Amino acid sequence: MQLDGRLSRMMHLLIHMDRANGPITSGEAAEMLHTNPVVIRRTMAGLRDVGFVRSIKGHAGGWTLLKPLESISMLDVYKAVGQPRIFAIGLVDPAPDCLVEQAVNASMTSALEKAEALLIAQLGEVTLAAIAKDFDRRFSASCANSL
Amino acid sequence: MQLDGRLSRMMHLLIHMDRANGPITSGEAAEMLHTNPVVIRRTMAGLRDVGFVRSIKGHAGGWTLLKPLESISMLDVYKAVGQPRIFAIGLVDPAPDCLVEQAVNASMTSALEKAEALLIAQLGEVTLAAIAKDFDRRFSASCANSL
DNA sequence: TCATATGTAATATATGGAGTTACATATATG
DNA sequence: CATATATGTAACTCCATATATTACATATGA
Repeated sequence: MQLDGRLSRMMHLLIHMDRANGPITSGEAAEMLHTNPVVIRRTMAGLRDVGFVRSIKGHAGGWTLLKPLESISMLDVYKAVGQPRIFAIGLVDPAPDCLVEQAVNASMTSALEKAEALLIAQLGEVTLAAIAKDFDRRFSASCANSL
Repeated sequence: MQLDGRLSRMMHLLIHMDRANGPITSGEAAEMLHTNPVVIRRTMAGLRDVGFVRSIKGHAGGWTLLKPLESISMLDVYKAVGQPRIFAIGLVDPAPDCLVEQAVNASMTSALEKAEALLIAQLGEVTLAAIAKDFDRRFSASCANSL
């Protein structure tokens, strides 16, 4: 399986949009994320559906952020992009006849569910505003370094 | 991505091997796991390398469990099958130039690492013996049901 | 009207586990 | 020693899915 980067990608883009004045086109966004305009539109569709962004067609169109970064958590973005599958490992058969396999599944599921719950909790605790603030720190630091 | 079932599969098989008297061939194991003998050999190679099982070629050959289930944790099996990638989601670029993406990566990595640490801890706490014991409970229960 | 955007379908690409075939090698058994 | 039976492994194919790309329909401001 290839890695699913939709959550990372959209967080990245939303912070850029917050920094921009005026709409950002799919083409501009694609350059920022080193990808393709269609990938942007496809993935942003989920964010538009939940009201985080708006898209406008035609001249002077593009994408606009509708909500403050303070109000958007990593978890919100995760949900908006369709709650991609979290784990690359898992059960071979979710409902096996073999009782041994059922016992194995129970242990695996228990471990995975606990890890998933912690991840979801972590995602819920961090807002995009906090990440943007971290960016500001990194930006200041990089300026200081270049003196 | 397709799901990686090597950990589940090998736990399943090791418990069956503990219940068997005498070696189990790759063909018999493949039937138990509803898969292919080559998949068995390929995946069991890692368990053999760390000394959990032994393989004997030729007549009356097959696979034998060398260690008690009490001494093998889920984590041991996870490591033996090559520590497969845990997450299906992740960073687009682990070392981006963009400072915004760096900040996003830092937050994603932090969340994923905490979840991974919990999962590893969970896997380390459960032995195959505990899972076998759970199987025994399920087996008793299924017998009781069929009365 | 036309240049510029998004919306979306269709297709190609890349990745990696799993499935399968083929064959080399090792080993009891007669 | 010949043979049936195992493992060991290389070399495929298959499959799922995110991503990349092309193509074209649709909408909109100048």
